[in-house]
Amino acid sequence: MGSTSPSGLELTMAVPGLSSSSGSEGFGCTNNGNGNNMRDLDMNQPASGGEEEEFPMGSVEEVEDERGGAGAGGPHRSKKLRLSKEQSRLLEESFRLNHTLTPKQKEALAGKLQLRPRQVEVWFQNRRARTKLKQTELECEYLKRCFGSLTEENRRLQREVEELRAMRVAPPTVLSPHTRQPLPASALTMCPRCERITAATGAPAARTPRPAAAANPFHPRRPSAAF
DNA sequence: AGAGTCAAGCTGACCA
DNA sequence: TGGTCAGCTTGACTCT
Repeated sequence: MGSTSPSGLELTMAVPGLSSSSGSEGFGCTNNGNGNNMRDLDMNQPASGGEEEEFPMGSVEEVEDERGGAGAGGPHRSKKLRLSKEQSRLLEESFRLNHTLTPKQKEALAGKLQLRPRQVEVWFQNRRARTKLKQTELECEYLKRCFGSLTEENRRLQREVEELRAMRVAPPTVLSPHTRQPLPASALTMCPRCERITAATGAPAARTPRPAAAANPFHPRRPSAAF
């Protein structure tokens, strides 16, 4: 796409030599379309021909100054823009307020930071991407934990099912709710859905000390699941 | 040396 | 149709 030029703003702010003849994103210099353009001729380049740098914050010298002079790399000159601490701080601050910018806000911020609007725009795009990535990572962690606990619960329930199945092999001992005496097998019935055994009368059976406090003897009301 | 970070380029989708 | 966005990629630079 090539969002740059038509604003005219760039032309007024542009580094001499960039005066973007093409409207394309890369400030001139792209070689035909394969994306592998030798980029930049970028905004970081000190003005060719020794003119005054229009974007001092992005200049190599400034960057090196801020990092305590040439950093670890010795006297070689960086081609990459590094935003100053102050620029980053201001950008972060406005990002906190708004994750997107209106064109007006962008212009204003760019002016304030002595950057081109395009740079502000790119910064916000990248910042949103980073935020989203971080969020995705957090969600991933959360889902992993959920998976762990659900797996554990699944195992537990499987064990319980096995136990219940094992109990069913032997003739079940179900006590009459009235006499508390063992009921004959002929007096028992089983819920077809959950295979729970109960007295044929519909009265809650007392096979195990389960609380039998429900209208439906097969499916007593459960506490609602809370996740 | 290789991994990580980050500004910036490219592309396609979307919308007014 | 132009502007903006997300997603992906590149390349300079830093860190371990």
